[in-house]
Amino acid sequence: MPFRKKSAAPKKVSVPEKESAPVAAAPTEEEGGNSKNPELLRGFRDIMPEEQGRWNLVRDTVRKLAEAYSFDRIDLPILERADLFLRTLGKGTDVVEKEMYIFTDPSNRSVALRPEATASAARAYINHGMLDRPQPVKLWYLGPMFRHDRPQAGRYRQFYQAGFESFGAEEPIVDAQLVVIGMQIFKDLGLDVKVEINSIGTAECRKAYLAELVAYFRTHRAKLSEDDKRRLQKNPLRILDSKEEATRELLEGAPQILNWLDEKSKEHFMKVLEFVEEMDIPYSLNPYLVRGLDYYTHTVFEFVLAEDQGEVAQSALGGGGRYDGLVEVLGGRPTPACGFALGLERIVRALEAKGINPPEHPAPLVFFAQLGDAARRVGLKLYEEFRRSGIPVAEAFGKNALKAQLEAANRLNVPLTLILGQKEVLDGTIIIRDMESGAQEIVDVKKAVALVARKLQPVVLDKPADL
RNA sequence: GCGGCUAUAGCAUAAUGGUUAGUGCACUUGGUUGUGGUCCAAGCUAUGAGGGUUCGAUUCCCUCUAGCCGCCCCA
Repeated sequence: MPFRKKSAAPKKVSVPEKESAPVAAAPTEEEGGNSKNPELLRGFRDIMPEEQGRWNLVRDTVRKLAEAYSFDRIDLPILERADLFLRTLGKGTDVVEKEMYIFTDPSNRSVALRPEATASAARAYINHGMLDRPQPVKLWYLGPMFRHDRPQAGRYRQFYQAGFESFGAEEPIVDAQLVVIGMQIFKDLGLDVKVEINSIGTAECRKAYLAELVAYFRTHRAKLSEDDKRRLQKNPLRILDSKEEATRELLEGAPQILNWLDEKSKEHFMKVLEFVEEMDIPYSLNPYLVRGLDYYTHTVFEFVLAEDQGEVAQSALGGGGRYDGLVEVLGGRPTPACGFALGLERIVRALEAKGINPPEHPAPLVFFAQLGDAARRVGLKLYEEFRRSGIPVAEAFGKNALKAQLEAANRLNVPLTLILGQKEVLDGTIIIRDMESGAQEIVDVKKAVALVARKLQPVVLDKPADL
């Protein structure tokens, strides 16, 4: 840091990030064209230290509950063969059609940044012969996903999902418990969330239903918007969650998917609802709820912010459902499965809106101020002693003036500051300053840790509650 | 991918077709020698990028980029 801003800040202005583009790389307009500052890619962002408190809360809550429900963590690669997603998500879906980061890698393979992780989880289930483990195999993951979508609040091109997947069980109770887990996460986070739930049956009964649905809307074609006409063509199920007034009205007379479920599907769904009901989970049966990916079957559900719902963009914080056909599509043995994923930035955003912002790390209780080389040498060691004793100490080794260090201590709001200067080093002492009163006492440096620990006792005692 | 709105420093903002683009917060340094919270002073940092109109543009126009909102879609 000896050079500091003088030299650093204004200089770099002139230097973009390309120093050595060996290839001819047209020196003209870099597609962004901003030569002044390095610019973030659209839809990508830095999660800053100030936000990490919330992120930690979310990550920790997810991890704790995953463990409590005995899900096992799996880390899946971010890059997969493109074909994995093309085959599973559905040809007609936007995710596949226009949102995938898909490219050819140096070995000339078509690869894609994962737009979601369920397909990868299913792939891993097959690859590692997990069907030979006690079923169901319960996996959870947390990591970044990528979709080349138009960015908006709560929607990014790189976004984080935490997901829970259960392979190998078809019992309705499994679906229900997944809903319970999701809701528990929100509960622990202090968010008021409700679940919307529906069943879209098997591929077969859905097919019959869709024929009927399309036929119905064909007769009312004139009243449909362009968007809805397109939906009718491309992905008729989607018309169910159309926001068009006219369409909504038509929907009231439209065939309902629930009436088209075969007996088994119906029974399954009823059981799921019973279990959910039993758990006192705020849910609503939404016969128009459908999901965007093709692999879903039977139960589908979505976690929606309950407070001022509808008003907030991106109030769906997560969603999931059953995907009994997925493993088979990928070449595995027919395996029932069910899972859900949570959108982490949306959850973080909801926490922010509620003013929930836990500290990123425990607040330091002591500040160590040093003057002179000898003090620094002793101080570095002393710092370790404190750390080992479990007392969080802060320092400003980057500053020399005592004044600046006390300012830093003050900012951190520590109750005690240790001051070690030339004189103290010679005497084998150290100053303990009470920041509130300004009172100082000179003590034997060897007893510093024990003394500080004692002084801190009352402070520490009324802390643990909120840590 | 479509439509709308926006773009001044780290953040929040003011102003203007014409000398040094103002303020607040933050940050750095100082108000004598090793003592914080208040106060004072100084310093640092900005018109997103490129082009056009103009004698002159941060201001007007265009394009790009980015953000936000709505749609599409989704987490």
